[in-house]
Amino acid sequence: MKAFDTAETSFDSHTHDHRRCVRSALQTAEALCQQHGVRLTALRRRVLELVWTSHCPVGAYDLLEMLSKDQGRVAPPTVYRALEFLLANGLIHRIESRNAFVGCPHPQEAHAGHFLICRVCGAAAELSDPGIEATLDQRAGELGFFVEAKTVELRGLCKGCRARRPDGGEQSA
Amino acid sequence: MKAFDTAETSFDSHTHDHRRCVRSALQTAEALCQQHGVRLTALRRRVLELVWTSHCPVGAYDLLEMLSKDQGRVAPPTVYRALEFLLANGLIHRIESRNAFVGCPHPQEAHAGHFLICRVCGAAAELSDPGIEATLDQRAGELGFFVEAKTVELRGLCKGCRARRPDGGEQSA
DNA sequence: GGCGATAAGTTATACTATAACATTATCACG
DNA sequence: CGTGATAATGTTATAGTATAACTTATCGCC
Ligand SMILES: [Zn+2]
Ligand SMILES: [Zn+2]
Ligand SMILES: [Zn+2]
Ligand SMILES: [Zn+2]
Repeated sequence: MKAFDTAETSFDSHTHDHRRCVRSALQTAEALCQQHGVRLTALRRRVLELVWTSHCPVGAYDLLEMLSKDQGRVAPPTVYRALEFLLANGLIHRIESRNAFVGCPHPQEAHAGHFLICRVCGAAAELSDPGIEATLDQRAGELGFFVEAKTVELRGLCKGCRARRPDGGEQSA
Repeated sequence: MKAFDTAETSFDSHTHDHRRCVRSALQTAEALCQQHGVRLTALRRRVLELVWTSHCPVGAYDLLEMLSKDQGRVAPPTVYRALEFLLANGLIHRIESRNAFVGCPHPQEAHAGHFLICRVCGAAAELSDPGIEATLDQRAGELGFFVEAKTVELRGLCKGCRARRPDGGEQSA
């Protein structure tokens, strides 16, 4: 396993060509589902696309509303079931501290999703780091705890937002 | 800052004298509130005591129900406001992945609450480790991210529960 | 005791998520 | 093709979590 992060693409949502992110995510998803023998139906595909509308975690009821624009009226189970599928297949992650969902940029690789979440722009960048994994596993192991799932969510200010308005920034007092 | 954890006290809830945990937590809270010039009212004290009924995270509506046994009918804002106060003063932590709250065993020391949460017995052990802090801060710092709050929640099996019933335990396959 | 500030009570409502059952689509097989 | 098993979606109702907005009570101080 090697380290990666999506800070660059996630935190400059307004400058990069996000349509490429979406297209890429959908293509990868298609391929992966094919490969795993599961069905990325039109609905699931559409929900994945909607989740990918930005790099900000999006709530289930936001998705519901967006979906309603296409289809007529949509009920909660519709979107929750799609989300469940996408989660199960590693195509999205759930952000616990926000009750929201965000697209996974590298669903091919097995990984726990660790996130940096900016309180100003709202974007979430995923990061994976063998160092973090190892440190957490080791510490848990010392205590006899067997880790099955990890939630790591760091909230604060992204680079861009710190530059734009340095409220509560790093170097203050 | 030094490392600590509460795995022993949290994960053997049925064998240790938990009344001591509660008494100690309440005393520390009294002292701390006095010291900080904030009011640990009867209600807030009671909610803190109820949160401490066990080492398992407890939901707001569970607290509501417990409170109703004392006082008559109680409405949600009552318990949420008490929780808000206790959170603000570091006397409890919120477990994001459970929408629940757990008492903090060392509210004197500034710290991010990191947790091991057993899926069988439900107990949550708090751990603080400079290594974890450092690893997370460093990785975030590399990406220009300024961390203000950390949520770290590891779910799995505690030592005792692994011993009692080794389903999905460590050494399998 | 009067007064400003903080806390608690009250009512209503928003937001998040799932249970349970009906209907429709898909696919393997004959 | 038909047909039945399986998976997916639709539909209705309800459970669970959290806050807004306003009123009343309490506290600390003069
Ligand atoms: Zn993008
Ligand atoms: Zn930002
Ligand atoms: Zn205890
Ligand atoms: Zn356990």
